[in-house]
Amino acid sequence: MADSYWFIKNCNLFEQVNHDDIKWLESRAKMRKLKRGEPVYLPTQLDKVVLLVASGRIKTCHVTPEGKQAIIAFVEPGEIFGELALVGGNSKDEHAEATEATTLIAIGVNDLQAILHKYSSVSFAITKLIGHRRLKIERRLKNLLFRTNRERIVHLILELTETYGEQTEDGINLGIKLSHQEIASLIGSTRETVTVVLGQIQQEGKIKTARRRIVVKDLQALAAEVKEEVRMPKNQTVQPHAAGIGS
Amino acid sequence: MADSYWFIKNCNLFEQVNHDDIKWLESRAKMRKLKRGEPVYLPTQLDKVVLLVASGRIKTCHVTPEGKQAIIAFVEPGEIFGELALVGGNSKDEHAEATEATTLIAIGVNDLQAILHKYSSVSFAITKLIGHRRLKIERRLKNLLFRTNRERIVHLILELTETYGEQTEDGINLGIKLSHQEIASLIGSTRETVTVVLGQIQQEGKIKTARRRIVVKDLQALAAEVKEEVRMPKNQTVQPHAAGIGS
DNA sequence: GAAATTATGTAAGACGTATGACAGAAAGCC
DNA sequence: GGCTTTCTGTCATACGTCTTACATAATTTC
Repeated sequence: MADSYWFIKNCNLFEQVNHDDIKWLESRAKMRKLKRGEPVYLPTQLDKVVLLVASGRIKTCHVTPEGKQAIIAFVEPGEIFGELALVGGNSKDEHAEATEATTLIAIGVNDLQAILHKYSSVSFAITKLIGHRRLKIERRLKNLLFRTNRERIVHLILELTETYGEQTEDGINLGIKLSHQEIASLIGSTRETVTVVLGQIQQEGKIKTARRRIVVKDLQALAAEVKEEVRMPKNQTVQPHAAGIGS
Repeated sequence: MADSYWFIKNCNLFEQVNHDDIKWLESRAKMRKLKRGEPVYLPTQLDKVVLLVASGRIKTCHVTPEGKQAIIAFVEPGEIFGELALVGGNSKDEHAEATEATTLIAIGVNDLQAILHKYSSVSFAITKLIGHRRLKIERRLKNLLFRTNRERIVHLILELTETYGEQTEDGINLGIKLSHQEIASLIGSTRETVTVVLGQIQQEGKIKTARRRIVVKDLQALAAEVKEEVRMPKNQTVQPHAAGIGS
C-alpha cells in the first residue's frame, strides 16, 4: 500500500485523527492508479467504499441513454468522492473517470464509519462537505435553467476562475485543462457550439483560448454580461484541497 | 406559540429527542403563518434559523436577473429547509415562498446545534437529509442536461408520480397541484411550451390533465420513452414526511 | 352574482442550437 | 520523423423553443 498514509494524513478531513487511527485506516485502505480516461469501476469488492483522490483529478459523470456524457463534478487531490455511500446513496449508478493520471485510495464505508463514530469532528466535516457540494450543484442548476449557451459558458468561466484562477501578468489563467467537448458536457451543449461561442468571446477580447486552456482577460466584462458580482480567484496555488466544480 | 410542540414532535428528525428537550426547543421557536404565494423573508431576526414546515407547502426558488423564477425544490409538512445554515451556507440569497396556506416553525441555528450536540442520531439524520437532497438535485440536473422540453416534462412527471402519486380507479393522481407556469419553472422552459407538450401527451392518452392537476394513465409508456425503469408511487397517503422534489 | 384574478389554449414568426460533414492543427506515440 | 489520435475550426440545414399576441375558461374575491 505504499505511502497512502501520507495521503490520508494530508486530507483535511482527517486533520483531527490521531496517528494510530490513520495508520489503522491506511492498513485497511487500498490504493489504485488510473490512467487518463480510465473509469473508476467499483470492482472486485462488493462492499461500498469512499474514494480519496491522492493525486490527479477525477470527474464524476452520467451518461445519457443517447450516449452523451454529463459531467457532474470534478474531484481534486485531497478531496473524497462517493461519500454519499455513507448516507445510503448507492454509488452504483454513478460513473467516474480520471481526467489525467490519478491515484486513488479506497476506504471501506464501514471502516470510515468507525472513524466517524470516534471523531465527531470528522463527522461534522463530512456533513459540511456534502452540504457544500449541494450548494455548488444548486448554484449550477440555477446557472443552467433559462440560460442560453453563451450565458452558461460565461457562468462556467466565472466559476472556474474562482476555483482554478491563477493571476498572471497577462490575465487570469485557469488551472484546469478542459476540451470544448468537456465544457459542452458541463453545460449540456455540443462541442461545436462551444467552439463557436468561445471564439466569439475571444474576439471580443474577454478571454484568450488555446488548446484546452483559457485565460481570462476581462473578468469585469464577463461578470457584467450575466449580472454577477466579480469574485476573484481564491488564489490557492497548488493547494491540495482546492475545491472543484460541484465539490 | 400555540402547539408548535406537536409539530416538532411529529417531525421524524426529532424522533429520538426526549420530551423536555422538545419542550425547550418549542419554547425558543417561533411560529409563523403564510398565505399562498407569500414569501418567507427571513426578517426581523438577524440570527440564522432553520425552518420546519408544520402544514402547507413551501417552494424554494431563485429568480434570474430577467425575472424568471426557477424552482429548486418543494418542502412538505414535517420537513425542514434552510438546513444548510447549519453548515455555513448563507440562506440569505435563497428565496422561498408558500405554494398554499402554510405554517412554519423557525428554530434558531444555535438552539438546533445544541440538540445536535446532545443527540448524535439527530446529527446523523441531518447529514442524511442533506445527502438525500443532494442526490435528488443531481438526478434532476441529469434529467435537464441534453434533454428536450418534452423529455424534461416526462422525467418530471415520473418523479412526481413516485413522490406524490396516489393510485385511483382511473389512473395515478398526482397529489400536488402545479400550474403550467410552475412546471416551466421546474424544467427551465416557458408556460406556453408546457401547455402544448402536456396537451400532446394527453392526446396520446398517457396522461389526463385538468386545471393544476395531472393524472397518469400510462406510466409504462412514459417511462419507456425516456428509457427509465418504472418506479411505482410510494403510496404514502397524507404521510407527514413524504419527500418532495429535491428534498 | 358580478368583477377581478388566475390558469389554460392556440398560433405565426424569430431565433438559437443541434446535426452532420469535413478539414486543418496540435500533441502523443513508436 | 512519421503516424495516430485528439482537439479545434467552419458551415448549411433542420428543428425546437421562445416570443408576442390574443382568446377563453375556471376560480376566487367582494
